Amino acid sequence: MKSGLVTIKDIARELKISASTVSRALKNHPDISEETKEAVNDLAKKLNYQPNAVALSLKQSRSSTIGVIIPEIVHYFFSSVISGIEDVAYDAGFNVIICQSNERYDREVTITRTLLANRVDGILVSISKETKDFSHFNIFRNHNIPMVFYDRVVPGMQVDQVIIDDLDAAYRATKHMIEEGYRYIYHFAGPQNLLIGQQRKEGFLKAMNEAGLEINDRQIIEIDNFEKARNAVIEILESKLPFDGIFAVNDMTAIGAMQTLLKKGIKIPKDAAVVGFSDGRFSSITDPTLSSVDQHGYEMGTLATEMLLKRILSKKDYPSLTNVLNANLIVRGSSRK
Amino acid sequence: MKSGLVTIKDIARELKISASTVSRALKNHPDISEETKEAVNDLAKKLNYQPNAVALSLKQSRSSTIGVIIPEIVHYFFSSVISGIEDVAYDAGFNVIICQSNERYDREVTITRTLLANRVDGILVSISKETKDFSHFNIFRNHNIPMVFYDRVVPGMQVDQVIIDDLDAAYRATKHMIEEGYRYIYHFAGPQNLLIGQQRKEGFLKAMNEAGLEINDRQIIEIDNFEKARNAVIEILESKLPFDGIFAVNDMTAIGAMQTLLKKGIKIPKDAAVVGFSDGRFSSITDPTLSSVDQHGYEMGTLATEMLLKRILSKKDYPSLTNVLNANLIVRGSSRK
DNA sequence: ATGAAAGCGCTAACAG
DNA sequence: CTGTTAGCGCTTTCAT
Repeated sequence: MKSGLVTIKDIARELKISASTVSRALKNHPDISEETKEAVNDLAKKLNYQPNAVALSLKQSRSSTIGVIIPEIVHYFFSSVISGIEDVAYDAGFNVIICQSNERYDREVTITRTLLANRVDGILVSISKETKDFSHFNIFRNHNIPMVFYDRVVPGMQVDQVIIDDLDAAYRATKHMIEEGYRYIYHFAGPQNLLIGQQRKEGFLKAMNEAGLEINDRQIIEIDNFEKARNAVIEILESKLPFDGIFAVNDMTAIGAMQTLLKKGIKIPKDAAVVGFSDGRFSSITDPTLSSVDQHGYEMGTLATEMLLKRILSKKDYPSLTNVLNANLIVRGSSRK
Repeated sequence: MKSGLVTIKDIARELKISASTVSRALKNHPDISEETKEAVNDLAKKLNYQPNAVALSLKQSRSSTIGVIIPEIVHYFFSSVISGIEDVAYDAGFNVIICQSNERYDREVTITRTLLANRVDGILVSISKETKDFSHFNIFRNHNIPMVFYDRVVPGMQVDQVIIDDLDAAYRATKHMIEEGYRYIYHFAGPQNLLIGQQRKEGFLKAMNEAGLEINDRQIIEIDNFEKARNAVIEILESKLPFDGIFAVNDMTAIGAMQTLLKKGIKIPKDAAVVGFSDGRFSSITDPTLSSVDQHGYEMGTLATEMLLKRILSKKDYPSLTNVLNANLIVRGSSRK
């Protein structure tokens, strides 16, 4: 069924002029006489003419659309990133197609195809937890379709990226705990195939080593969600090994840990500290409030989009760039003795 | 710059056959000989051919894309809705364009244009808090582009919609509080231009009236966020009027209220109850945990999308439908004496 | 079993 | 100042 929306031809026919004249009049082309312009614009308004972006995309081989691959929108961090992306993109006259991988590799690959089929002008991507092979991005590279990776980037890939200084942030968070007097700190780590997982762990280790605190291998546990954190905490407590702190790879994990500790009678921050990562909406509503690293989602979104648009609009090639945002630690009740 | 992606023509040229044959071979048309099909498919794979969805959309006057207008992704409820939408849409071979209005009327109008320009096959919309005029949706109606409204619907508009039974849910939540023995319950209400705001207030009133509890006009306060809730609570306490409960229009408001009450030495649930609405991720991490109405975001998303796809794919017209989801109250620590 | 041609809506080079 | 023409990539009659 035809949509029935008004086209340039309809206007042309009605005014008994050519389609190209209408097209030019609509774009305020200098060649067109004032009266024609006026007639065209009036009629266009009257008929509620809406340009067909699809036709334009086909014609120009540019869609003025950017694709966004995002693991899961439900996280405060990622939804802030989206807000940043949209603000910059809309201001520049670009549309945004947002696709969730739901942390699944196969979905990520499919999305990649869809975005390509829709001829997006560029993509912003944060890879899923499952992704270990990156060849689905080759086609973008091969066809010079710009990509910018944000937050969850690919180690060693020559491509624009914007990240926060995860290592440093984790280092500072851990150091802060040590300075507050905690000694037997555990790290609930993220998946180690993600660079952010590695980096946060590195930062933790660096601070511990620097302070001369020994670490046994039970002190680093690969765990990154609310439910698992509960069990992990119970195991730690049952082990009877010395323990007085947890630095978790994200806030939900930290909160799961904190809840279980409190339930088991551990006082926070008196007996043990908990520090999270991301600074979502949760951190200020827990009791005690949760210390966390502010990941600056909105800024990451704006920055990544600016980088992408620059790439899209630039004629010439230039070397790939990495932009590192500083993350700051927000100290709250859960780690201040 | 040309994208350089392989087209049907490239394949045709290489194989010295016509573009139409390639097109047919790719779609496994019965007229085409097996060998041709094989040759085409092999070459397509080899050249990594990706069909151009833009051209297809133009040709078919169908984009296989649905537009989603959503107030703010950061809310757990809305991001769950999106997940539901995506799951159903993808399974049906549809793409999804998600646009945030950020609760602003002007943005909503702009989005409407963008979606139209991109010739989406239908839209799913939840209106912004600011929206009081709905004429920007007329063009969809006039051109038979299907719409389904979800959650924040337009009163009196003849259009498909999916909502939860807000009135009943609010009624049950309030009734529960009354049954637990609370008497002087305040309602922190949402904007009254949104139907959901009205309905939740109605439900509250119904339960109060039914129980024969009198209400003065200070007991209903139009307030729907974390920060404002804090001040409102202070005012209530300072008024020295009898008070022992708050039913809030959403969880963040409830949590803001609860925090302030606790800070002021009010014991929850002993001295006062707090009940929220939406059942976001927060409700189980507060102390005490927050009783709340489960709004079933995911189901709302799937249902709305199914309704929309049915409309899009159906040849004939049929009367508009309203689908009402039951919401259930989840009783937690904040309201159980 | 395959090809030629037209057209979706729009723009831009070229012509006048 | 305006019109003609061709073409973006694809599908689909209508021929052959």
